[in-house]
Order: sequence, then C-alpha cells, then structure tokens
Amino acid sequence: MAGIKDVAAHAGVSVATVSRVLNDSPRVSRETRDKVQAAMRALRYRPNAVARSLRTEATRTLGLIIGDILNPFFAVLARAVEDEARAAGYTVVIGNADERPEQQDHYVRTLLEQRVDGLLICPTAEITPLVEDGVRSGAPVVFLDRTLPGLEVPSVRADGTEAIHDLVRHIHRLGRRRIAFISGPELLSTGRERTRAFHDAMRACGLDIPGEYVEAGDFQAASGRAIAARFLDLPEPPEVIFAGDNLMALGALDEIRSRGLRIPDDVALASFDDVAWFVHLDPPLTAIAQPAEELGRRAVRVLLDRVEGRPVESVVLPARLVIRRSCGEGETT
Amino acid sequence: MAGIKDVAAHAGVSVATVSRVLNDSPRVSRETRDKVQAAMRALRYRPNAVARSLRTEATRTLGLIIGDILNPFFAVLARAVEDEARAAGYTVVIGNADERPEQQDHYVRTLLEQRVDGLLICPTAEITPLVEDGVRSGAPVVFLDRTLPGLEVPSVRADGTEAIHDLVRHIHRLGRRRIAFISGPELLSTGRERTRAFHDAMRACGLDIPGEYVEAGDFQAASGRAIAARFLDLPEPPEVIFAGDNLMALGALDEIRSRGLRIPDDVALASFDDVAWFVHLDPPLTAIAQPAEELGRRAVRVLLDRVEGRPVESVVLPARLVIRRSCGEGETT
DNA sequence: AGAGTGTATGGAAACGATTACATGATCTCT
DNA sequence: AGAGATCATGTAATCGTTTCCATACACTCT
Repeated sequence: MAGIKDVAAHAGVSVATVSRVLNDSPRVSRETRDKVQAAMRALRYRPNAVARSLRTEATRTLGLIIGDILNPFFAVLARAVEDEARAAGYTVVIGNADERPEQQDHYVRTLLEQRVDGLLICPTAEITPLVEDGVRSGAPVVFLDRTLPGLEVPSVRADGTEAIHDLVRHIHRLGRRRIAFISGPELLSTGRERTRAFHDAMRACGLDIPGEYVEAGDFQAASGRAIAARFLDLPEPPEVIFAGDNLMALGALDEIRSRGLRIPDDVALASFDDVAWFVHLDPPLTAIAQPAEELGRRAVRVLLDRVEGRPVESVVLPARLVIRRSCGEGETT
Repeated sequence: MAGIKDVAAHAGVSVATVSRVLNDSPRVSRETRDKVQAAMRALRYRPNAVARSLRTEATRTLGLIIGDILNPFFAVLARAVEDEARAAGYTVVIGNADERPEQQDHYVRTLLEQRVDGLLICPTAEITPLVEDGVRSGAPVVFLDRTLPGLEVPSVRADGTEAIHDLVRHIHRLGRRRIAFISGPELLSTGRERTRAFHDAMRACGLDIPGEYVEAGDFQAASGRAIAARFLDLPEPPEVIFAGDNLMALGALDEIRSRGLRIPDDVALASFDDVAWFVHLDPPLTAIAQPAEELGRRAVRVLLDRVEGRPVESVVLPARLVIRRSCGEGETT
C-alpha cells in the first residue's frame, strides 16, 4: 500500500511537505497542495493511522467496556457513547465484559495496550488489580453507570433513589402493601444503591419488609425468574414484585405468566430500567427510566475533559418513574 | 510509560532479548526470561500495540460495520462476532452505520486507515465508491447479512425463502387469504429477497396480491406503523400483516393496538426476524428466525480464512419459521 | 545595498516495537 | 584437538508518520 514517501516522490516534494498537506498546515503553497493532493488520489493513498499514532502518542480512540450488549440498557448507552465520540472525532472500541471480571480485565488490558486515549468502564463486580493498577498509573478512566468505592475516578451515573421512592409511594397509594424486591448483586454499586433506596422508601411509607421479600439476583433473566418463583411460593406471597433491572423483570414476567397469574390483578410487576418495548407488553410495564443516552453522552464529555486536560467533575443524573399499567390503574400523576 | 528499552536497561539485557521474551521465543534462557519478566512487573510495562502493529503490519483487529446497534438482530450479530473474534485473539471495532451510506463510508474509511486486518460489512443500501475502491484494492472484506450485487466479495447470510413459504402456507392453512407485506428497501439485498419470496410463496398457494398489499418501509419502526395504518384503512383491509423486519413489526403492532384491534382475531401479525422478547408479547408473535449467532460466528471464520490466506467460501444458512399465536391457533406442526 | 522579516520547503531524528544478521560461548563428534 | 553445530544474546535497520531545525528565496524598509 502506498505510503507518504510514494506520494512525495510522485508529487516531486519532500515527505515533510506531504505531511503538512495531510494535516492541513497553512505553511504550504496553493499549487504544492494541489500537486500533492493529486498524487494522493492517483496512488489511492490512505494515511496509516498506526504510524501516526505511534508518532503523536494519540490514537483518537476511546474504549468502552460494558456489561452486556444484549442488555438494551447497555445497547442504548453504547450507541450514545459512539455518537458523541464520533462527533468529537474519536472512534470507540466496545468491549463486552459479559459481567465477568476476567473478561473485563481482558478488555482493559487489550485496550490499554492498544493505547486508547481514554477508557469508559461500567465496572463488573469488585475492583480487580488490573483496573486498580491502571487507574493508579494514571490511565484516563471514567466509570459509567456503576462506580467502584475506594478509587478516585470520576463517574457518570444515574441516581434512582428518588424514583424508587416515587414507585413505592405509587404502589402504596394503589393500596398494595406487600412488595418484594429482586435486587442486584451486592458487589455492584447500582445493586447496593437500589436495595438501600428500596428499604428507605418502604420505611418512609411505613411498610414492612419481611426478610424473604428481598433476594439478590445477578441482573440476568434466569435469576429473576427463579427468585420470582420463590416469592410466589411463599405462604404469604407478595402483591407486587419489583425487579432491579430489565432482564430480571423479564424473568419474573415469564414465571408469573407460566403460573397463569394475571398482572396486575393477581400480582403487580415493576422494573428498574425502562426499555423501548415495555410499552408493548400487556399490560405495559411500570418502570424506572434511566436517562441512558444522556449518560452516554455526558460520559464521553467527562472523559474528553480528562483526556484533554480540562477540569473534570462527576455527573449524577436522576432516574424517573414511568407509570404504566402493571401495578394497577386509576391514578393520575 | 515504560518502553521495551527501559525494561532492557532494568534487566541488563538488550531490547532484542526483551522482545523475544515478549513473543515467547524459545531462543532465550530460563534465567534471562525470569529476569526480564521481573523487570516488566517492576516497571508495570505494557507492550505498545501501536508500535508492534506498525512493525508487523498486523493489528489483530477486525472491523464490523452494522446497520444499527439498537436493532436486536444486529446486537446479537455483534455479540457473536465479538465472541468468535476474541476466541481467535482478535479485537473488534464496531461501527454503527445507522443505515446511512455516508456514515457507513465514514467507518470504512476510518477502519481502513486504522489498518484493521479484516472488515465485516452489513452493507447499507447501494454500493458506494469508497467500498468499491476498498474491495478492488484488495481489502479483506466479507459481507454479512446483506450482499451487494456486482462485487466479488464473499458473504455470509441467511436465506429466508423457505421460511417465508412455510409462513404463507401456515397462514393459508389457518384459513386466511388476504396477506399484506411491509417490505424492506429495494436497495437492500435482504429487502429484495424477502419481497420476491413473498410473491413466490403467495403464487404457490394460489393467493392473489393486490398492488396495495405490498409497500416498502425502511426497516425502522415508524415506517412500519405508517404502512400498517394505510393497510388498515383500505376498503378491504388485509387479514394478516407480515412485516419485513422486527422494528417494522413493532410499528405495525403499535398501530393495530392503537385502533383497539385484537390480534389475531381482527388482524394477524407476523414478522421477519425473531427477537427474544417476541415471546413475551400478548399474543406471542409468530416470526421467522434467522440464525444470528451462527451468522456472526461463521462470518468471522470466513473473514479469518481470507485474512490468513486460506480458501474462502460464502455461506448461506436457512432461516426458520417459529409459530406462536399471532396468526391464529389450532395448528400443530 | 544591506539588514531584517516572512514564507515555502527539505533533512533527519524521533516514536516503540520486531527481526535479520552477527558474535561469542559451549557442546559434540571424529 | 579442531571443525562444526547449537545456543543465547546483541547491534542496527526498519515500519510510516510528525515535527524541529535549517535553508533558500523573495520581500520590505531605511
């Protein structure tokens, strides 16, 4: 493949000059520029980004490590990150951690070796030595959606506390009292935060939470289904099941349906995470919507602030309750 | 950041030796290896993939350009591609063309400059000069899901013809005759193929297709809804609406619901593309499932065959009909 | 006319790895 | 014991850019 040298030879100038037109420096005359550009076209020249990156120590590439592309929440996040990055002239490499720490590590290693200019991580579970190391040695990292305690890393995330209070109040007003919660893993900041908010909200409404009414899943559909089954098998089953993310809500939905129970008459269902097609379910699912696109965009901006040496600040955006029909009707908000 | 030189100095050996342990060449003694590895750890050395790629002319990176991450079909595809590539020691960079030719071009340009070792493209619409150029100048490209006529490029795709015949027969057996089709864009090979198969299948069943019963959308939800609306406004509306992809099916579903029509009693609905949550709709949607994971995996293998100089062959996998309840019941297959 | 100021260009050294070739040491075989 | 093979290691060129510095020329100004 043609290189800058070939172009220079073809145009009868030096490589320095070619490089200058490549980076459109003003220090080059009209005619020379034309001559060089003609040569580039003639040779179908494509700049070699690898060589350029080696020299400039910048790849104009961002890494994004997410939990799972198949989870619509992350898909939306990824999409937003990509759009914002492209607008700023960056490419993004997406790594699918599949919620597994080793695989997350695989990607931080690879992306670091790839010398991405910045790294957006939705941390899976606990802090791994590799991540800690990377952060300490100054890699420009920003946490997205989830945080890791004990590390000085800026983060961009949604806070669902307020929305969870709204949800519990909404349910309470509809006259239901026995609410069970399928929580997320204790290891994830989002899991902890939601569990805590749920407890607080229940207390604020004067509601009781029997020990068997809270159980932790792993943010995957299967665990949601299994836990919902245990809830429904209880001598006094809950009137409402609240799932800590959209996949577990789906699992719970399956279990409820397979028992021939009606929603919301026999048992109500609500979900943290709103995804596009919840509205198509019957009944449409009441859910807590995180501002996913906004999170993605803001994360890129914060990361670029870090990369380009501007002061950075963490961002927390509120989630909001979207009332549909799966917890009952007859209320206007 | 520490480079190979620093490691060499720290370990008291030459850079060549360090490089050798890096690529674990057998030509290095036990003790030297240990010494070097110790130095690497001490300096937190991370090989610079950029430099390595420049020298070796290989990036161990694959590019994947898809229509839209938010479309679950592509998400599954992307996921499978990633998994297979990782297993083979490659990283993949995903580009979101958003079904826009300019954006697709943006990514082929970027990825080519990035010197990816191979490129998987789900071509958006017609052939652009850039793609044609790239292919002609020998870039290792494989088309995925869709093909582009007139270019000698291996492709991996699903063939829905048989499944569409099955669907039409299924509907016919249930006693419905008036079937309308929301087709995809004529410019896309998948759009053309499905339309053609639909016509053939109808003819084979001795069914008529009035001109107003076939209209082309753009594979996005909004167009599906608009077209479904026109179908339902016809003096003699169809008994079945068959959508050319999952997003348009969703649009059609919205329109049907908003008119208070029942599925399948008032009008039946079927979709090309099966996505995980169709099963959760009420009623669960009858659909044609493409072997998306398999397509993704095979595409990577074909691409790597090209990259690594083995003989390549295009792959066509059959899609299959998944009968649920949205076209009516009472049939066992 | 000579000094000073710009402007367009070229030469050559980096960037961080890989690798062909050279070298010296040790071993094996007759 | 010396020739040759094998082994561990080092030296230096190279990949395709960017960019610092030097240079040569054309102006302008006094």
